[in-house]
Amino acid sequence: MERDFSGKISERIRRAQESIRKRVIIAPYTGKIEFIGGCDVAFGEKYAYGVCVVMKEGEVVEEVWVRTPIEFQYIPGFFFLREAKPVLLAWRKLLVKPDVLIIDGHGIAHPEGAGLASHTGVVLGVPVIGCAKNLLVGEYEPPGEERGSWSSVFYKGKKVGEAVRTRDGVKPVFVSPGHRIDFETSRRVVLKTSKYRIPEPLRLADIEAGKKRKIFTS
DNA sequence: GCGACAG
DNA sequence: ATCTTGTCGC
Repeated sequence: MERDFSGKISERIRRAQESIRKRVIIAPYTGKIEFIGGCDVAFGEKYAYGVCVVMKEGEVVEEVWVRTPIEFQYIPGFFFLREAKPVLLAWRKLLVKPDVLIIDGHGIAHPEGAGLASHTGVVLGVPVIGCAKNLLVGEYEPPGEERGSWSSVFYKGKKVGEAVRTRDGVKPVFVSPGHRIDFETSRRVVLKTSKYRIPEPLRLADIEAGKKRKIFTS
């Protein structure tokens, strides 16, 4: 998983990232929102464990997981290099494809306008919402303390996401559309599926990924 | 040059 | 992300 990110390799990756950015579509979502998915990845020494959880009306209807070798180290802004593969492989195993997918990371709230959620959405061609615990770029005014409050996140003069309070008095999550969805719908899906700070599909995927890692680690 | 920096 | 137990507080 060791690798150097300089010279040609870096440029090649930047071009790939730019290619994705150009294909990102941020538009009103008009389809149904019946099945909502969450995907997260846990990392061990040498392997990454990807998990996808699909829920409907608050209940888990399907859960799949994969284990794949870690190929890249983590680099801010290039998160997709490390996490995209596990996510895509897990998605491939789903029998029930969710109407919308929530991913841990940013969508367009990214230096190049295309974070992991955008990459995933473009590659899969489905609606994807980015939901991160921390900001990568941009500024915002703290939203109200009550669950449901939110404020916009701006970057270079443009709105790229929202800080959404999913629990009273708890640090907000940063939501940004990844692909084929809008701010409003992204926020509503996140709030609708949040029992705790993190949207349930994502929270459960995170927990399960951790368990899979532990099984192969100990 | 210094600090920031999804997970 | 991961290394790690208990603990303070709603």
